Amino acid sequence: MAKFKLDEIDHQILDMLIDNTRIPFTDIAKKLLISAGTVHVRVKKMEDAGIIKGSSLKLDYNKLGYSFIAYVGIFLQNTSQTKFVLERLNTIPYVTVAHITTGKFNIFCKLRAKNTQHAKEVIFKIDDIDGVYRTETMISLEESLNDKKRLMHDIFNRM
Amino acid sequence: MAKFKLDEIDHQILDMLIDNTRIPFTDIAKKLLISAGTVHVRVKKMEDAGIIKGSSLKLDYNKLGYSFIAYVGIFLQNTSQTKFVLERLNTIPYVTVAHITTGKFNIFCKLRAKNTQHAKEVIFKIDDIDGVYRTETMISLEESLNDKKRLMHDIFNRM
DNA sequence: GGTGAAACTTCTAATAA
DNA sequence: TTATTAGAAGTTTCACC
Repeated sequence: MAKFKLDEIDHQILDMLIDNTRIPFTDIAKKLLISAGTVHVRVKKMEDAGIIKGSSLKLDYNKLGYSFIAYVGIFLQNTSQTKFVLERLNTIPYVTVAHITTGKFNIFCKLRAKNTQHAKEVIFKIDDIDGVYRTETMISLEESLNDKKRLMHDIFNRM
Repeated sequence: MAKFKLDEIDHQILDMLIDNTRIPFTDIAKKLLISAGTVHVRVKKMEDAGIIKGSSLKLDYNKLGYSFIAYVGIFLQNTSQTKFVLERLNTIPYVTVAHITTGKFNIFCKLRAKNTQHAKEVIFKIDDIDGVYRTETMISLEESLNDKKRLMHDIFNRM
């Protein structure tokens, strides 16, 4: 796989699409003083290179009734069970991310649940997975997301 | 703010847009046997209700040279410093999410860095924030994201 | 590489049901 | 609320720089 090098135009295109994936290519073209065809070709190239993996909606989970966030650290009986436990975690829809980690825990995951009662059920479900020795839960009282653009600007050396 | 109730059509529209925000409304319309105008009106309603907060790209951060992920638990000298420290964390682009948590740590955040050397610098920067007493780092050896659709299907009682 | 224009597709808002 | 429709707008391709 040849290393794909993004230039300033690519960066600016990404920058606009990160904010709004449905922004018309013609708008991007106007702002960057290039043609819509060029925007199209460059986006396609970044997709083909796998840099753009896709697009998704930002949803308000609170409004959808899922306002409970927690992190759960998992201790395994044996690290050989890691893969199996990860697979089982991925079948629980309320587990949004799972990591194999160094340090205290063997596995570390993030939960999104309806409320404390619901979270309890999910944590019990995790405790019940074969190979899970015990878990430790941290409840999020407030989540603050950093703007993706900050990281992108850093990546592009534009901070 | 009146409670906004989504019906099955709304769910299916979200379902398709979660996978690809640029899917033409005419395609959605065809699949759901409704008109493109209806899709348009419903999406607009969900945007107005704040359920759809926006859209963004899924990027391959590994390909962009940021393949290091870690979680950092922060102990504060005093909880009154929480807000200040959170604000400072949000100025570090490599801190992608921060939470105020119950349990062991006062604040808990996620890092995305270039490599271990770079992560070290970021962690030192966190340690240097006024009010931070000490930190504890967990390095992610492997991240596994659960499909957003799983949670949505659960929200819509379709599992 | 990029452009500009043509052909095609999609969006959107007004109207009608 | 939803469907239809038609003009406006956007996308994509391609011959040519």
